[in-house]
Amino acid sequence: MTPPTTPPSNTRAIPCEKCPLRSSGHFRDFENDEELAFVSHFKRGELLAEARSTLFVEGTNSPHLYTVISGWGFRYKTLQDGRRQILNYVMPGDFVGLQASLMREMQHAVECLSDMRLCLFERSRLMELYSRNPSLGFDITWIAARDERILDEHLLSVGRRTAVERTAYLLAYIQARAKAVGLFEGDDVDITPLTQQHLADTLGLSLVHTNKTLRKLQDLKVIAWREAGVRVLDIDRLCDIAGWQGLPDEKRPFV
Amino acid sequence: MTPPTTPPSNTRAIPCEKCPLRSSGHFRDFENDEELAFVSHFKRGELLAEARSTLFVEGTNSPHLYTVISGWGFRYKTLQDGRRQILNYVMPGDFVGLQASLMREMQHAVECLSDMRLCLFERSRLMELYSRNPSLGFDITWIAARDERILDEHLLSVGRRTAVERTAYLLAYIQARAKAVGLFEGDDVDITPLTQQHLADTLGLSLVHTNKTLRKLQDLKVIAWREAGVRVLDIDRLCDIAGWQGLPDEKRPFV
DNA sequence: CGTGGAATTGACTAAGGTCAAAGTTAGTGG
DNA sequence: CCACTAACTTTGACCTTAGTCAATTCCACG
Repeated sequence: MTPPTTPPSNTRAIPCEKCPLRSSGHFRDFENDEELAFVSHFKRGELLAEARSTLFVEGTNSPHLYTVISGWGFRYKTLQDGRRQILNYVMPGDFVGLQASLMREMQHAVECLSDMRLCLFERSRLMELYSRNPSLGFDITWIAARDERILDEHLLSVGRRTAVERTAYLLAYIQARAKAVGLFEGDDVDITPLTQQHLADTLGLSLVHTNKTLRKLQDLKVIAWREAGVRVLDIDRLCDIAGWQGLPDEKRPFV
Repeated sequence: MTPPTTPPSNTRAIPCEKCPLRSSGHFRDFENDEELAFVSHFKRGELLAEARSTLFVEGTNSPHLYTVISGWGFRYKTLQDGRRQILNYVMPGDFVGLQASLMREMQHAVECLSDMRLCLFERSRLMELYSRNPSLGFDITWIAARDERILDEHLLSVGRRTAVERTAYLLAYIQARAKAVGLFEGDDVDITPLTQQHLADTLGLSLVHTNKTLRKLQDLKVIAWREAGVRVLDIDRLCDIAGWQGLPDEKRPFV
């Protein structure tokens, strides 16, 4: 529950023209200069949050909306007695805080895994974005629909896949998403900040059982659990075990 | 897998002015005549689908988008070997087929529980809606964000709640949603077309265990399983068992 | 070294799944 | 009105998966 901190900063906000998401090649760039100009005008600053800090607290509201520029984190919900369910991971290009913007308040929390850089917008101006640049509004809907599709798959996983299938799916999923935005260097997932407890809370399994399930996958030689994270040795096999097709690889928009 | 059928019809499409969703009092009506006019222009017809028919098949695409006018159904995904996970229920005011409109194809199927009447739009004109009437576009995003929030809660449920809590949540959820749109007459859920198999596939439990769990809830006198569905005897207690706050009761938009 | 947060493991328990059989109910056709 | 089905619901017996508890081991770090 460490509050988000804005580091002392020798850091300066990145102008949208130079937004790393544009040049990464993983996203569909703005359609035209007008869109770029509009987003520039919409952007109000940046948030630099440290690993382990909490970006949003469940049940609160926030006047801000963010697009993740770099780093990653996760969204989760908890039951009164502390049981926690991780809902999804947020990675570069993801929109954070849309729910809080549209509904009264956020029904989930968001926590950073690594240091994160986020592009900050004011939610009060969201409607303006829709009016002045409808195609950006359309893109936001697109992003929301994509998040929903991912949740569908998670729900299928937690509801119907066995522990091994589910774990295989989760690792494949994280690997695929991270790779799609170039989150980690190299080919293997540098899952570093993620503990087995995180995986367990995502999978809906206990910590102990998660550990034993990971071992099974290691014995099958499809992953290797390392000092600094998991190495995915055989993504195809992993998808195969999970019965998962992987992510569609289309360029996606961001705002 | 019965294909959707369009009954012979003594039925005529309802003009938007007389849309029952407007007069039901459960939704926020159009802001002004312009919106109404635009939606009218956007509407391309109606689909009357019979109970048990499949509206969308997993993995296919469709040129149409729908708003549910009456009746209800459910969205689901399946694994290769047939294991099925029901993701959510669609009820009046819900948008169906947005994913297929934005992504290449629908990753889930939709099946009717009761006869349904749906308002039909063409997905090729969706962008036009955003451009010509941004606030309707905004509403669609709102609806998508709401769906996502519901999925978050389901995921928490399936991942972390016990069988009894989960079942209590599900029944409370269906009751609350149905009530919020006046789906059933009277106070108790006329869950008629829904079998325990449906509940099981939603809960991520086996049929047998679902049955035993329902019995526990009956023994607690919070529900009663009847010929024609479940009667929710004590919604507060149900929410309490589930540790669920219920749905926010704000008027919601529809398109 | 000493500490604290992960990761591991083994032993035991419990929640939930599988199987099989029987009871209900609504619908069909005679 | 009555047998006959088919689809659901219920139950009991037994099995498997996953959870709980309690140590232990590993490391990174001060």
